[in-house]
Amino acid sequence: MPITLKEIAEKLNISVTTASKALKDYADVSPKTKAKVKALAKELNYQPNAFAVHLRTKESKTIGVIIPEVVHHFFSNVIRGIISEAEKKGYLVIILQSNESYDMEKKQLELLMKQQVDGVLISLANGTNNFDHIKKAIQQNKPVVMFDKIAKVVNCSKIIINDIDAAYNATKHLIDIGCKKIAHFRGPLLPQNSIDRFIGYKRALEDHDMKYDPSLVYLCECGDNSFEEGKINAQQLHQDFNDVDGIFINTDLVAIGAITAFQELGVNIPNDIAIVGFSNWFMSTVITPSISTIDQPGYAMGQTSFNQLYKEIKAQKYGDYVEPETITLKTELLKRGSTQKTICN
Amino acid sequence: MPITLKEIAEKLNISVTTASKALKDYADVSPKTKAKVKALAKELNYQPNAFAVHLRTKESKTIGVIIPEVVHHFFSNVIRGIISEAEKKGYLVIILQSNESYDMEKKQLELLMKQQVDGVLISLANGTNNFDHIKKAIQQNKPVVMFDKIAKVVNCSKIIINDIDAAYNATKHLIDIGCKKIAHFRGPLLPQNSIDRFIGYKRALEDHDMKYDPSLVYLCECGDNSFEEGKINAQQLHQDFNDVDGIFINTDLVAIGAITAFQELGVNIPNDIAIVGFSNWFMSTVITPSISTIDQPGYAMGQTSFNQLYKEIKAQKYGDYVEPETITLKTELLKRGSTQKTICN
DNA sequence: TTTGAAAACGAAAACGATTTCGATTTAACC
DNA sequence: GGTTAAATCGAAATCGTTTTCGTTTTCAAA
Repeated sequence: MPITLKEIAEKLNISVTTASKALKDYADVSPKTKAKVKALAKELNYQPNAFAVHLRTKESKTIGVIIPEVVHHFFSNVIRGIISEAEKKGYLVIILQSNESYDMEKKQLELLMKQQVDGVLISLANGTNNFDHIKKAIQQNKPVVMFDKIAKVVNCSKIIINDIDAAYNATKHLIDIGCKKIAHFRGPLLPQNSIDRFIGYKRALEDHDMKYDPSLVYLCECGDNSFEEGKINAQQLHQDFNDVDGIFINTDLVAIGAITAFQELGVNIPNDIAIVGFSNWFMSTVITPSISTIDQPGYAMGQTSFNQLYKEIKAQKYGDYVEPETITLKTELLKRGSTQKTICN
Repeated sequence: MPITLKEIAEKLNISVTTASKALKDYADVSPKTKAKVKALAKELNYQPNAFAVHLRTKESKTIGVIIPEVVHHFFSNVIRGIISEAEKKGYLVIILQSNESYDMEKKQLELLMKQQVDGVLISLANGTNNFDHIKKAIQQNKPVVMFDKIAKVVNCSKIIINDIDAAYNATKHLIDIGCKKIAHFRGPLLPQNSIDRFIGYKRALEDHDMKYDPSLVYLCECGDNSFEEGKINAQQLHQDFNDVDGIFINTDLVAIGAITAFQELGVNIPNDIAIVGFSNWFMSTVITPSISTIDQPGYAMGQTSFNQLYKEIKAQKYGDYVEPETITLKTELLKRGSTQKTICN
């Protein structure tokens, strides 16, 4: 049904070769024939068969993205950033969701390799502690860029924020407003982000002569950063201590859960306990009190990730090697209601 | 670099033909050769060249999805539903975002056609009032399924909810709890959803002997269903009337904006004004008061949409025609804080 | 031993575009 | 007119797989 080069060539009594070259402005086609071919191509609305082009050129103008969770304010912003940049360069974006599962992530990466995308962007699942699947992809010369949830041991470009610094600033903010006993909801054990945010929290305490107390750090049993986790941890903390006056929480969603629980328990936020979250979800601006948080630039991260990947795709196409880069994006502390105490202490 | 059939064939001193057939369990290959080929293929980790397969089979095992906005609770749920079903059938999903713009939507559909995806799922942009691009795709025998934001005049399968009924129920709920003067924030003029929700609102009023008053319907100038829109409309309504005691609002996000504005104005929700939203965003459960709303099954809509598209892709592959279907998914009214009045009137 | 059918294999033509390289035509100059 | 260089063109190989259809081999029945 669709028009092929062959048909165009036949109608004009020229060879397929010439038709092809005419459309691509080769020097060895006369202006006259070029004009004729182009005119007819336009008239018939000729579209080169993508599959044939891919087979010859060995590229598909498509990249794959693997993320833990699509329905997620931060990640959907990243996706938007990726798509917007990719579109500018004529690339399409395949999205896969690992559901924070290592097995799925592995399977999906293999699927992308099989479908021969030109490159892969990946943000690791919480469950991933083996990186052979990624190393294997890199070994097969497939450009791979990791973003946000990365593995330090894998030798590829990485687009991240400085979680340690950001957590440090968040915690310092609590100290600055006068909190004396600061807890931390740190989320799951594994991903580097959790670890780094924990480190930043601890370092801020130590730098300000507040001793670090492991019993003030609440883990997440469920494995995900959920609203429920915030509620449960808040209730637990309420039982354990009555003198905690500040919490640095891993994620805004968890913070919202915590605030909800505290409100039910009659704890006033921020006067009894001040809270700083992380990520700047939209929700944090509209809840009462609004949540002080770290703005995590998802959209920019998506853009930067694609552009880095694009650079590497181009490089490897022309056979040059580019040294993997680690790009750190800026975050910002947003001071809002959950840390604006109205009574002096 | 990657292994090809030819290499396998050479190593085993058989023809490419036999190797290919062995891997696909053709009857005219002896069990012995089959075993040998399969073993070697596994050993060398042979992956068929996807581009070559696509060229031969004329299918790419890839579908395209065009949605107005990725960062959106409902749509990201739809995406998740699509991806999860697609994966089961071995399909990859390309996501494109129209930003509610007709021009982008058109360009993107053309891009997908050029890249020869096997089918397209699309939810229309608010700005789209010309459907030739979609009709053209259908004419070229590309399976297309529309979901949520559809155009009635296009002859293809559609996966929707019954916006009229849902809006009717939402409005009726306000009537049931005793509201006497019910306003409506209807969002942008154009998309069918807005129209239908408005119709449901109006019908509910008329069925319950409450006269419909156009001045109680607030449009959206900005063109999108935003938090800001909710605030502005709420402020305007507060100026215009002091006896409105219920509002049916097009979208939860707008409802949240409205609630925020009302709280700043000292209007009590739900006692002064009861509010019903639409879509059941996660946010609606955690805000105070929690918002009564219509649960819109995004995940199921994604699944259903893909499965319908899959059916049509299969059908057209084998040359049969399937009559376009319109599937209506169930919605549910969720009664929450924003309609639970604590004082009698 | 011949015959015939069934089993096993492979040559070759697709799929549609790209690109190399050789062939032909045209134009230009002496 | 003859020679040469430049301008145009096209045959054919290639990308890797699939599939048709004809060929060879095998083996049991006659």
